[in-house]
Amino acid sequence: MPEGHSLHRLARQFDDVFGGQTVLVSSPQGRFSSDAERIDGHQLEHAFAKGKQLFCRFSNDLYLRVHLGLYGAFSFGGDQHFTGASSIGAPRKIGESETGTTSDAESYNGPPAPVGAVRVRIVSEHGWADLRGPTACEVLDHDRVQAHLNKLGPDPLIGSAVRFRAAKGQADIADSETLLEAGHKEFRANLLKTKTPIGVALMNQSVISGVGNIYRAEALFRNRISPALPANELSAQKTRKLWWDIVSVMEDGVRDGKIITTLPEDRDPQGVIWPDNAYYVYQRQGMQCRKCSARISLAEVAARKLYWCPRCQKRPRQRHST
DNA sequence: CTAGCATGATCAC
DNA sequence: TGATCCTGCTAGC
Repeated sequence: MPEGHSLHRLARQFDDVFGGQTVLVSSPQGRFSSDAERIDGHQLEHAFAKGKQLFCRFSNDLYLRVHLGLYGAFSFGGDQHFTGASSIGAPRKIGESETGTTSDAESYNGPPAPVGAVRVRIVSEHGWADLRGPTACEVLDHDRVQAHLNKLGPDPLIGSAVRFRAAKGQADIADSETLLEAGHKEFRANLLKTKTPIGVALMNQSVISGVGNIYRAEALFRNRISPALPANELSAQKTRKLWWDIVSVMEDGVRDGKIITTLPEDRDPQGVIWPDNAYYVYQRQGMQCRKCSARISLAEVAARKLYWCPRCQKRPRQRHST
């Protein structure tokens, strides 16, 4: 599923294979038909992601906005000019990754008959993309897109996105670091605004965008932060460390197409990295902590499963003010 | 076969 | 806090 790294991979894939192309947009399922008509046959100029959302700008100044939610996924296919991820979105089993190439490259004859509930189908000369099960999928004008973007907190993958665009000559690579520093400042300010537990705040897309349940749990463990700590009590130093650590692990996620947060020295040398040794705490409740051997805890918080190590992630001692 | 579950988020009360 | 959106894999009859 789609945490931020999946959406940024998706944006790259879209930009690579559809960018600058005239595309046919339809809704085999029918639910998107009236919106599809507004962009059908136009040029897809540019695709980008913020947090867990994908935006595509079309040549008639309209935008496609997609939010995959819990179930949404894209599948792709096409000829030899159209390679990359075969599927990006909700993994259907633990361990599914997002890398691979299309299988019909040799004998491409256009997209296959749609299978199941395909909300949107996008077709270019060289390939196609099918979208199923998104939480949100709509066509918007620029102002409404901006309103969505404004609601989202800083995206730790902004630097990754800028470097990708810079490689195409569409951005200045120096902006990467500048924007990440600005993101850190915004993140810090957002945390200071609330007493909400940091474990909940990290899932709030207006505080930081793109972090989901896995990155939330893993980033807190890697930084030895209790998920119960009020957000405004996280020190400036810890906040800085947390931000840059999230940047680092999520950039790895974009590169790998899967989430791996463990360091080599914390993995079982006998086992495979993926998926058995990929995480410190996520879905490891009752198992021994890789660092201290305490049993990993699990609690339901705000309708989501929260995993943490009760020994490594203790709250700092309360200081008496006497 | 079906119920349960999943890396998400909104809305009503 | 709970219902709902909505898809597909998996575990268990």
